[in-house]
Amino acid sequence: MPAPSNFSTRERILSVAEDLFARHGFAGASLRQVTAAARVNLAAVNYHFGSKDGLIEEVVRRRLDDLNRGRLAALEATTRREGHVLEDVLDAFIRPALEQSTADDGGAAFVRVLARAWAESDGQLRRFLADNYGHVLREFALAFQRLLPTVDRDELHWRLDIVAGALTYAMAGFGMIQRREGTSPTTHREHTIEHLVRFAAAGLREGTQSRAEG
Amino acid sequence: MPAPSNFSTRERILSVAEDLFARHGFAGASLRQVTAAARVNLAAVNYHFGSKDGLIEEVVRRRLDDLNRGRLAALEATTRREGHVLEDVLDAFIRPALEQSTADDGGAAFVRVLARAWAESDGQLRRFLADNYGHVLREFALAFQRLLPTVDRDELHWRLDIVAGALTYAMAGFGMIQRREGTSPTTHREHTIEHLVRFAAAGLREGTQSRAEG
DNA sequence: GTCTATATTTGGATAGAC
DNA sequence: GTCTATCCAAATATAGAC
Repeated sequence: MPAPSNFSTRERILSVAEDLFARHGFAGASLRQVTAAARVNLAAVNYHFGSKDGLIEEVVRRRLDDLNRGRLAALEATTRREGHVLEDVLDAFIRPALEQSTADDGGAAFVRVLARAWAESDGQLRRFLADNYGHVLREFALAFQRLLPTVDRDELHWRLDIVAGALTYAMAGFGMIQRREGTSPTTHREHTIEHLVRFAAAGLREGTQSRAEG
Repeated sequence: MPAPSNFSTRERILSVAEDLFARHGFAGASLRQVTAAARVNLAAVNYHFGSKDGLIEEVVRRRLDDLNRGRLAALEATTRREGHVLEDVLDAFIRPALEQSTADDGGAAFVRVLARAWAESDGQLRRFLADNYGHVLREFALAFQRLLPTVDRDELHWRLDIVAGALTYAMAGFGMIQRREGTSPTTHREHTIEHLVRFAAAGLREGTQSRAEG
């Protein structure tokens, strides 16, 4: 996704960096690779972002803000509806991410970047994520808790840990799962969403049907 | 896991590298960090492994061979039994990995290393994994196919892609999920296995119960 | 805001003594 | 097999002209 050359230097860098970070990791992609691919000067990164870490944070923040807003809005819309079920909440979590993945402004790599960032267990990126992502996860955790009242707190955290990791990984792989010929991107996306939702719902609900669900 | 100092240089390097690669990624951990932490000389890496890439491959290979053998043995034992079900096959996949994770020789980091390696989409490490891991995944795919005959091939690959990624990620996070006080490591591990198995089984079987399963 | 040029640090790899 | 010392390439970062 080499970013149209009529974009500003700043935007070109962000766009290319997103792609390279997704492919090679944060440590694995050098500023020289980034600036060469973006066809801007090496010094431009430091001018615009201060440092490599600054660039990384900005690459993440740029789309994460949007994603967070989309997810919280979808969650609120869902939980306001009487009789919403687990699948609706999961849809609110998954759909905004995959919609961003297929937007025409090239957000395809971002979900993979997010998965990479998620895997980084130390450093300031970890704190950054906790600060800017944690509140969204907590909101969803609450929604899940309300829908699965018979599952005790520890047990639920168990399952959420697994499901969050699993979904992150699965969504990161989304761009690479080839769609069948004759299937439109939109259909393909809906297909993916449906699978992930059902898959995660089954995992979260597992063992509780007889007690909680109809 | 700083490797007892009475181990050979070679073993110390492998052990420390495994830990650092798990924490910082392959590109993120330098040979200087590795050799410093292992308290061996910098030049020892090149002597024993030829290059950093050589070290990476050896870190992966060392335990992957064991893991592959364990999984295939468990799979064969399972499929030989009349009336085995999806959960049994999943157990054969998951249990050897988590047993390695809790072995006393410090294989805890390896599953995370494997997840890192799995995420690397290019380079020779990718080929290495395809060569040394692909046949195991294919065996399991066949076993799943036999147990889910009503799911067509494309659909099954869909689900396996998701499940394999999800399990890899979930198992990688295993070391970090804190166990409750008063729960033994063994109990904790059995608990985890049970959850992952049920979770994955639900995802794979989802939508097929009415047709295939009892 | 963008460029050239360069400073500075870090990392991978090797030579050669022991 | 291990060490010291060193080389060389690559990476981040900055200075200063335009």
